[in-house]
Amino acid sequence: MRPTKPTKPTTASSVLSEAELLERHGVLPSAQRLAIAQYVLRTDEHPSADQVFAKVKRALPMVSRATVYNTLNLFVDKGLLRAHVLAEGKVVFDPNLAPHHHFIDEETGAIHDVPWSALAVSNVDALEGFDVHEYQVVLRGKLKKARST
Amino acid sequence: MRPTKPTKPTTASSVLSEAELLERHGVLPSAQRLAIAQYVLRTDEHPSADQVFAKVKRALPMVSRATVYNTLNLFVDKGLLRAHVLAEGKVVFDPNLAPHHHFIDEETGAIHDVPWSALAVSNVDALEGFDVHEYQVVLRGKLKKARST
DNA sequence: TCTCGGTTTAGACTCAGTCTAACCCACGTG
DNA sequence: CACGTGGGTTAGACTGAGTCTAAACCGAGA
Ligand SMILES: [Mn+2]
Ligand SMILES: [Mn+2]
Ligand SMILES: [Zn+2]
Ligand SMILES: [Zn+2]
Repeated sequence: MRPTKPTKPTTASSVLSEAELLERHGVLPSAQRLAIAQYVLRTDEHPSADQVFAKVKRALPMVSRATVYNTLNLFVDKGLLRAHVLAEGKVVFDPNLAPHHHFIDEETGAIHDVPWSALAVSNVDALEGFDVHEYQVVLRGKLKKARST
Repeated sequence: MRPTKPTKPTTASSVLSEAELLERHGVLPSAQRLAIAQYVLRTDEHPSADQVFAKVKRALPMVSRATVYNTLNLFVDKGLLRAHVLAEGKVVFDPNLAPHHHFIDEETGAIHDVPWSALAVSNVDALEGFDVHEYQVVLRGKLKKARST
């Protein structure tokens, strides 16, 4: 492995190429990893592993299910992705590394990001007996239909 | 199956015997359902289905795994229990029907209730585009050890 | 006693996720 | 060049939570 430049705080939403992003996080690039990165590090769909698999197969038909799982878990370990469990039997992957909340559409199951600044949770630090490392608000409901104009 | 008296109500919703609770929710009582109810409607452990199965087998060794799953799902459908998905591959059951938050001990996986009144989330109603039916704060961290007098 | 509907049961089945062991392939070495 | 080495990739076996099926069970009437 060649020497890497001093690492900057790399959030996945920057404008780096996937190859650079991977290298900055100590992940050796490969055709499969780049194809997976290209989708999963830029999506806002909160896809499951099998959704990633389906999407990536279009660009790289020979990719295997095992590689998709291996790569997603590797990205999580290396801090490129976060995994969330918000519904039964479905781990979803999220390239948005900044703290934020999640809204789950009860009709479709779709997951939407809610900006950290859109809500405020008070009194977390004062909770008796709990040393809180991280938290988020998980909201469920329907999307408001009122849309245009 | 002998008639029970409401002798030791330990949780909020349980001034009633299990049989009465079940009937009030339109669930026909049976030995299996009563044994399951006796544990799962009074615990604060947030057990998984297989934890319930293990516990109930002690009181009723012939009970089957299918019955435990059937009964837990029935209780959820009838509003006696809530199911939560807070970690991978583990649906947990919660007899605490009042709104509350959850703290997850990252070291043990144990789930602790956080009273609704202990936290306040502001601005939920003003969220653009989302019609929120319910929400909770999910917190993760370590239990504080300091327990001095 | 017989019938009937709901309940329980063992075991088959599904599906997400993990594991294994073979295979591939770029690279470095003699 | 051959060769070895060390990832990375792959198909398929495997695991474990949860569901489904079809038969057995059971209790309240007729
Ligand atoms: Mn994982
Ligand atoms: Mn369920
Ligand atoms: Zn997100
Ligand atoms: Zn709870």
